[in-house]
Amino acid sequence: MTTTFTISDLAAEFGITIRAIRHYEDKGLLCPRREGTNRVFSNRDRVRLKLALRGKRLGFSLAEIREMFNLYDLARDEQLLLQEFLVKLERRRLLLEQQREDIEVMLNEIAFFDSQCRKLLADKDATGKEPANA
Amino acid sequence: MTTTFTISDLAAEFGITIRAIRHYEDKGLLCPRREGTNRVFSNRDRVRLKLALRGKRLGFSLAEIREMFNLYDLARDEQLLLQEFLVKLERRRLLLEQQREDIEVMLNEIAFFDSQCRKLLADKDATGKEPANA
DNA sequence: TGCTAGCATTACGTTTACGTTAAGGTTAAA
DNA sequence: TTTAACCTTAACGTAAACGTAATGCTAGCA
Repeated sequence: MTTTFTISDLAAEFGITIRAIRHYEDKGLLCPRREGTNRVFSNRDRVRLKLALRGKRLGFSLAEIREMFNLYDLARDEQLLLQEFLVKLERRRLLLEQQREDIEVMLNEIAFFDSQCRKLLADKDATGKEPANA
Repeated sequence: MTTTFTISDLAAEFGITIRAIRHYEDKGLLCPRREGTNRVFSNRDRVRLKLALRGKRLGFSLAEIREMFNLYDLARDEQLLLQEFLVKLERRRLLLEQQREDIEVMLNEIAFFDSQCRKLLADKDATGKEPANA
């Protein structure tokens, strides 16, 4: 059993447009088979798309995502200088950890604002039921 | 004592171009004082710039960052519908938690590739010292 | 006095990531 | 048979985030 997908299958599943998927193919992120002129996406394509969208959510460009794919493929083929690959992995790791830190900071800020708001709302509720100058 | 900064001070400190800072002002992220025609940045401006860059690292657009600033200001002035603010905070929180999850996944992948590479390198080292067909 | 450094504005150029027609081929139901 | 729902390529449009001139003011200094 080999599952395949049409372009609109994937578009629907991931909540993106058909145009976007075609664009990702243009940029070398996907390379679906063809049946006649129509694209036929494999499970591997689906996984790639998923990875690409994850990369996008983290602010990576399509070019960067593509480079990552290439690196992974090359690493799998053992045709790349492994040392070089390790260096690139390390770079990406540092970036991600910076992002993780950024996220923690922002989540803390949000929590702070949230609690402040709830306090204000509670106050308003209270003064709303009592006379205003209590 | 009130610290102030020139545009190139901030550019140097944050490793960005002067042009970028001016652009952020155009987009309403910063509003430095003027002395004659020259911009004079306060500590508040500096903090805003820092926040903006953090937002950028997480992939937010300048417009989104600006909206966050506006929300914060409004919240401080208590002139916003607090409920609405809470909803927006919650949205952003969900996004950030999605990103956090994405980061964890990618870091795990990186760790995996890293260990694979190191294994391969160790093997190569070993076979490099012994005859190739060992 | 003329040069250099640092600031400014205006405005056009560029890259990225698609959106949006336009124009058409294929298949299936009405 | 025509209408609808899929798919295709080609190509122009657009918003964002600056880069990159081009031009000009001003202050210090050899």
